[in-house]
Amino acid sequence: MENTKEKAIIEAAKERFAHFGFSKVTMEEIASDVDLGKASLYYYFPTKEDLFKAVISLEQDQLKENIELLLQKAEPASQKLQDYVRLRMKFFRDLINLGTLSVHSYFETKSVFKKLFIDFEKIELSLINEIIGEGKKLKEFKSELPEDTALIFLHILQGLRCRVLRWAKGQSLDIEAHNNLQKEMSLVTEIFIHGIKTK
Amino acid sequence: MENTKEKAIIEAAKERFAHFGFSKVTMEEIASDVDLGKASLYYYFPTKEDLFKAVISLEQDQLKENIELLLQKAEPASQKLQDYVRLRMKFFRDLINLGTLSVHSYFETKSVFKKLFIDFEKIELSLINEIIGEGKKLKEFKSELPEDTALIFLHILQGLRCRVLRWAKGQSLDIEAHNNLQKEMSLVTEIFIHGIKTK
DNA sequence: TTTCGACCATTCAAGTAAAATGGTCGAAAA
DNA sequence: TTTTCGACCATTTTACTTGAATGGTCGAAA
Repeated sequence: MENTKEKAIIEAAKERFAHFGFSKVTMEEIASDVDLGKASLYYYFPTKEDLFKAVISLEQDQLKENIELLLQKAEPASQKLQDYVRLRMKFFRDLINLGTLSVHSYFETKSVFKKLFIDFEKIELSLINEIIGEGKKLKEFKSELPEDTALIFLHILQGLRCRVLRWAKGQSLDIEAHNNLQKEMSLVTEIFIHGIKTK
Repeated sequence: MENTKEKAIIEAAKERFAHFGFSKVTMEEIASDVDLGKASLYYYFPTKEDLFKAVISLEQDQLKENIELLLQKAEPASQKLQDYVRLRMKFFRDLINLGTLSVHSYFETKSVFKKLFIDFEKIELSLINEIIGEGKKLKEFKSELPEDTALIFLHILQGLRCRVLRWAKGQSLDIEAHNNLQKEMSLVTEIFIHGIKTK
């Protein structure tokens, strides 16, 4: 059962990457974490980048699963949007682990990994679209500019995080900043749904 | 009239900084632009950082003036918000000049200049508050969470820009990206005002 | 009041050599 | 066959050095 070992490697790699970032972790360190020789890692993962991608992909898959679970619940679409935002926050908190992932490693993301995030953006987009689409079908949301709304919403979420991270650059994102961001995203979602105009 | 010379220095510095960023410009270059010796610059500005601050401050003051002009127009508050977003975009386009300000210099912003942006954030905040406050007084906007709404709106704008800039890091922000950002901000403002919920 | 040449201390850039690291390969172990 | 690893290579990173560039000062002069 080789799957087990891969998982172990990914798990070890995840811990290391989360603490020190991509470039500060050596394959030898990860290997010794799972009691293997460095060369053996290359039996499972052709390159260091592929290992990193596997770490991220696993997390992303878990988020996707959780969201799909959420989609099946019997809630108003507006509530689902809020839940989605909360799940997404949790995703980053997991990825960034206990807030110890140096923000640097978030910005370290090179063009190699850009594709990974862009691909996942499409998945997120379709998930949000599903929520909003459902809201429209049930007459809960209006249907102006249907194709842009989901994109905008995602970009707002990405932007808010990016903005906070920018000022925290170099350090890690502490619990307080995280909670503030959570509150802010929640409120934004609220306004996004209801607007500020009367009537 | 020493004011004239200061303006000339600031203008020259602005051009240089806009093209090459803070650290890539020398005081000697700026000095020669205005036919002065390097030492003479230090008669007007105690440090290079102070000169840079003066450049930014001037731009910020101009934006503030323009917005205050906007506030006096007889328009619905929602229109004023849209106009505000447009002015703010223009501000960055001016600051970033013809799109030639390397994005790097935006992120280069060290803690020294952080205060400058934070101070201006307060000014922007009060301006947005004024718009939203007016909207409330005229029953155009609802008045839930009054004190947070303006802050959220500003953070959304900052976030959207930050997000775009992140992926453009290293290069400059081209006209197309700028136009897309403009459209996006405009649409966000629209949704911010009206929401997506029916009724 | 304003300008500047000469000067200093620090920072930055280019270069270099050694150590570290990603990655390969063939042999051996399981 | 599948999995592991020691030995090895090519490239990158690091630590360090050195000379030039740069921010900033000061006293004199215009």
